[in-house]
Amino acid sequence: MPEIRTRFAPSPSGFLHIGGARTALFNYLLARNLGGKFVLRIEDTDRERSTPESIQAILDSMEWLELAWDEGPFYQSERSAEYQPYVQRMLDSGAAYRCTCTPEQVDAMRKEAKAAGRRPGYNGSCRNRTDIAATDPHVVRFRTPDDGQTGVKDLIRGGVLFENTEFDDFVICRTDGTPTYNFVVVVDDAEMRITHVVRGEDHLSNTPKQILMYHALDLSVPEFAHVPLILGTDGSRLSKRHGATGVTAYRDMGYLPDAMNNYLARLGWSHGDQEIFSRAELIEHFSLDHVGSSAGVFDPEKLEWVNFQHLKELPSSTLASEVKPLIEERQWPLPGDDGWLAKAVATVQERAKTLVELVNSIKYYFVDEIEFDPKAVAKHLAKARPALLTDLADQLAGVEDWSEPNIEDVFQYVLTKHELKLGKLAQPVRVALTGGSVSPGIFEMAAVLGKDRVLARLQAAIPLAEGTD
RNA sequence: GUCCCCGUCGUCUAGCCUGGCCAAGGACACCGGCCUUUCACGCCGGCGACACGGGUUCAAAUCCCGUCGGGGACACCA
Repeated sequence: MPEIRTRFAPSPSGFLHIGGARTALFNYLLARNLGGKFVLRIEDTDRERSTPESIQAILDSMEWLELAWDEGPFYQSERSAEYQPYVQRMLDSGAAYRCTCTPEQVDAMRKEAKAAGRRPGYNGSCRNRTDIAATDPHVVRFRTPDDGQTGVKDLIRGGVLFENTEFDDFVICRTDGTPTYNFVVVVDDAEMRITHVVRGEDHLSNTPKQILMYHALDLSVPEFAHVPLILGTDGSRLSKRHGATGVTAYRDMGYLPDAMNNYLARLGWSHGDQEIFSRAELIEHFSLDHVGSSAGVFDPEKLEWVNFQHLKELPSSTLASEVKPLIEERQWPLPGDDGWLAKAVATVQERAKTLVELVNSIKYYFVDEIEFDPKAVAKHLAKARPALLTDLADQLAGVEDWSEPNIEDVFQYVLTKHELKLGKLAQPVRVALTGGSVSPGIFEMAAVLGKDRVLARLQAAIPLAEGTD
């Protein structure tokens, strides 16, 4: 059995969107699962639309998702010399012919066909001409069969039959000499010895044309698998108006690459009831057999949940290193070493769905100028008796070993002394230490904050306490 | 318009190929409860689907036909 080879072949006319990322992922997973190779090829034959920025965006996205390719990236724009011999071969064998019809003329044919209720297309007027010289301005068209059918064997949806009369003689080489997509993709996939072409369903109707060319060129036809498209919430194809569709936008929003891969894989593919997969599990279990054939709706809420599942399984030291750049970005001081940071992030590890959300929720660990939430102050701090907080601060000051259990002991002591329930003390203290009424557990938070800062914040808050009962 | 693909809870899906184990399972979201120092987490429970109509069969989500609905393709774009 020959080596399994898959490929991802995006056209660089924008960022890598969700759908493209999933196609890349499926190709990557299939290759890894089968022990094959994954090739990256940039389809930039359209010079007008292809931009260096797009290429970079695609590369960045793939790197972020850690979809490592084994070969490439190959650029079609650099391979034009490769294609000419194939065009010549088809010209020589009569599989293709020269055509001098102008785009305007072809356009008219299309309108005419449409008006007559036929599929719009070229009418073949240059098919049998022999008077066109290679030097005349012309395109090269592929001569499609006048009858018969072409079947596509698709690994996801089975056999699909197309009537050859459905196809007009399409252009494989433009007037300027550059080859077009449907032709180039055949040559490239053949030359790169791709065994499995996994791509979006929007390519399904191109496939029979390509198969016809494989035959005309006497090349072996690869396996095809057309994965269903990803839709927006309203059921139409995912686009900008559905919100963020570029993969890197999710990186910037604080999603983990493995979470993104997990979510994307599960959108259209399944392995029983399992929802959460590590990269290794994805590779181990992925197979085209379990890729569904119906389109799926992209659900940001589920993505969020998947991200949360991955986030909470991260070792706190790893989480800390993910979070560190975000802290620097915000120019917050780091009052401790990496070990301290790990402890700090551990307190909110199960309280945030994204890295960004997580970082933004713990500004008080870094910045000593507390931003008080007026409502929280009014509701909790202002109602506390100054004596209570003073008492707590005094007791806390005497703690030698600043640890969670010791802090808790002090709280218990003060609570008993004042005959109060924890809530009556914890909430005012929470506001004093963080400025708000929401935070991790009061003891663990205080432990992370450190004795000096806790005492300082308590002292600073006492004037705000105006309770009398 | 023509051709192609698709159709299980709001969403992602299991089941469909190889009919009976399905009075259709899991997950997200939503609702309620428990836990509780806040917020979360967690746990328990609830809501909720085989698009429709025929047919085949002792038996159909599963097989066949039709209808309807959604999507895609018909470029000197990819």
